[in-house]
Amino acid sequence: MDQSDKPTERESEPELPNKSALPISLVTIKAACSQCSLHELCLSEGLSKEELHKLDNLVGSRRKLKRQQSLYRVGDPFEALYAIRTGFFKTDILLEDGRDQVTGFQMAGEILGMDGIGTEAHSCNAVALEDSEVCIIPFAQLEHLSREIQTLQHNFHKVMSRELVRDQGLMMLLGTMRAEERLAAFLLNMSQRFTTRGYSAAEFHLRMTREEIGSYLGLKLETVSRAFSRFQEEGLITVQQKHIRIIDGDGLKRLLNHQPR
Amino acid sequence: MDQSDKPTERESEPELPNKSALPISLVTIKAACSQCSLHELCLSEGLSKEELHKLDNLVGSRRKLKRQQSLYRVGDPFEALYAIRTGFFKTDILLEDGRDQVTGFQMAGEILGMDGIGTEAHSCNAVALEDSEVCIIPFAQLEHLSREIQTLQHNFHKVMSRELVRDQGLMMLLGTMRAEERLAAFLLNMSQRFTTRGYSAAEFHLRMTREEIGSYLGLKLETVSRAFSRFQEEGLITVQQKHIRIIDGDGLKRLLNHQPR
DNA sequence: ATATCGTATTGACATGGATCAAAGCGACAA
DNA sequence: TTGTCGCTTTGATCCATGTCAATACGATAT
Repeated sequence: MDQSDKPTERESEPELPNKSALPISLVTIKAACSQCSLHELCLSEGLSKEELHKLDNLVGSRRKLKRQQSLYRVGDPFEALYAIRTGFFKTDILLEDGRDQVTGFQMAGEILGMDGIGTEAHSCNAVALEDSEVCIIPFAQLEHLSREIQTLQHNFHKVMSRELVRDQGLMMLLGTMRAEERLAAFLLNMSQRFTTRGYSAAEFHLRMTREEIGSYLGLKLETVSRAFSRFQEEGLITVQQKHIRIIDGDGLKRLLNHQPR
Repeated sequence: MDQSDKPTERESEPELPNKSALPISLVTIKAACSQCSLHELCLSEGLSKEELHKLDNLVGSRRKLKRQQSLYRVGDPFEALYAIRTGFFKTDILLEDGRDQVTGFQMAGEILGMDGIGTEAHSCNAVALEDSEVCIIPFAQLEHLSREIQTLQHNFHKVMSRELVRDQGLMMLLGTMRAEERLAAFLLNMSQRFTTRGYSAAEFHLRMTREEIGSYLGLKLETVSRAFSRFQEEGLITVQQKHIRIIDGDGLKRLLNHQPR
């Protein structure tokens, strides 16, 4: 019954429910950036207390989303970035002819919305795959503050750059890998990101459907399903619906490098 | 013919080093950013004369590259961005197992190197596909100046964001399109970019091989070649080696949207 | 001219993944 | 309990593209 997609162990969780009951606003402010901004986010990394406080002020408001709700859609005017506090998102693009593609899955500590900066409008849809909460970062204010705080400026540039590199990796995957390699890469990537967030590397709950995985990997859902089955037969993983347990991570890694030709 | 693996050589521009000296400087300054920065580059768009001057100082030095020379390689320490003045580049990634993928083609007015910001080291190779020249933009100085000049800051953010959106489009292509659609999209994209630079939309010279096109599009070179031939049979284009003439651009566009389910 | 080398085209065949179709499973509501 | 619905698994085929191989082309050097 209880899935092990709960954090295994962590000193202080950003979304501890009892936190809202605490009377002191300082706590919530602190929670806003010091805690919530996980390793990967890094907008707040290296900031002094005072600078952090300024960032907290900027990131004042939040927004909760139910599963399947859109954070923004293609064409929406761009105003803010969104730092995911809790939850899980996908971004996707929809073509006129009905084809669509999932371009990414985002989890706590990652930033959404950077696609909108260039044209002042969002170029993809961002949808919550489970009930989620984001911090709203008004972009004009972020630019303003990062003119003042060099570290913040650089952190932001790093975040964008890493996104570019991530995309390059995905192109590589889509351009050169076969179905099983793609899925292995996907699982290892998920595992790694869950680990970073303090969850188990070996056992996790996928929030997305086979179809969404397939869309992301440039495969059909049947192909994804078959690859899962084969991995299971080969003793690499255990699959029960959306619950994945990685048995032989090295085996998965071997799949990646060791392909014909 | 010198081969590709030579250490890259720097050539200093005679004109630029001390622009403080003469009235010539005004001309060279103009050449440095007002002219060179074509529509798409936009780092200099909307800057005042004075701001432009500051940017010109920053973008002092240049570098010439011969065909097949590397501008930077995977792992090179990241120090600067490069604005392409003239020429044509590709970026690619090489995996240990020998697979590689072209992740982009860049032409005059576009910026290279942003992949390195996040990790302080470049994550791909940038290679000149013809003799080329780039402006070197030391990144620390760019950050410094963009803390001072809001417009510059915003322009830079836009450039990065557009790169993200471009990558999304490429993912879409790699994930959902069939061979002929990919090639049609590629040709239309090239045509559009040549047009932006004042070249003919209908007739151009490809700088890359079929294999490089294939790598970029996630196809084998034979498939690219066959698709070219079919386009020619259908009267959409004329192909003579690397010389392409687009006869029926609308026909190509139709290929994009009108695919079976 | 002829030889050579990288590149491109074309053909014949193989195959990985798509497609079509049918069950199976789990969650939830009545 | 039973039924429904969305999602997943599995099987049987098909086909677009990869693979292998032969040839052609264009540029350059001799």
